[in-house]
Amino acid sequence: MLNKKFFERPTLEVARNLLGCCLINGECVGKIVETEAYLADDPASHSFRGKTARNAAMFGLPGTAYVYFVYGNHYCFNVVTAPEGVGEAVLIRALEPLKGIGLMKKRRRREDVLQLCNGPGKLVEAMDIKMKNNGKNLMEGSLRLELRAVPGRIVSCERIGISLGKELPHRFFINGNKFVSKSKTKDI
DNA sequence: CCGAGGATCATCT
DNA sequence: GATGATCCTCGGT
Repeated sequence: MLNKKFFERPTLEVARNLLGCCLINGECVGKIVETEAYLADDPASHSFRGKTARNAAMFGLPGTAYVYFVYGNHYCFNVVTAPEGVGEAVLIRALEPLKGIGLMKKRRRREDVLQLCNGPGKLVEAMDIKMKNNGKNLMEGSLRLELRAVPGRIVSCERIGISLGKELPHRFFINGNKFVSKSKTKDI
């Protein structure tokens, strides 16, 4: 179980430290292998233009979930990081499935284990994360985070799928991990 | 392997 | 009316 101290550091550092942590929901468990940081002064961040009904959870206590709906089809899952009111979060972009893989396959309607959680919308579907999880504390409860294992070598690069702030190297992943999204990513 | 295009809707201009 | 922190299918190479 993660504690408050885990989040008492800069968001970019938390984004790195979340790699190797486990996300748990019911019988399903996945190891975080890819993250992206979104800072308060970052034009790509939902919090950039201030608090609204949609992004309110992002301004909540560190360690809470920020879930939002995008592209008419998908949800994305973030972990709030900065102190309350600041508006920073880490987008969870990929998991390595560890437990409950059969259930993940059913929810995703796919058999290929590599395709279950290798993208932000995919892992939300596989882990059955819903809007009702928005604003909930991830240090306790049914959807929660567990402390990191040794994650291997971490590398960073530009973020994916955004138009603003592209140049910022705020994407982090475990080098060589097969479950990272955009698997063509070269080993560095 | 890669790129283009469609699905689909809440939010903002 | 346009856009978006995405995913999937299809067609070309």
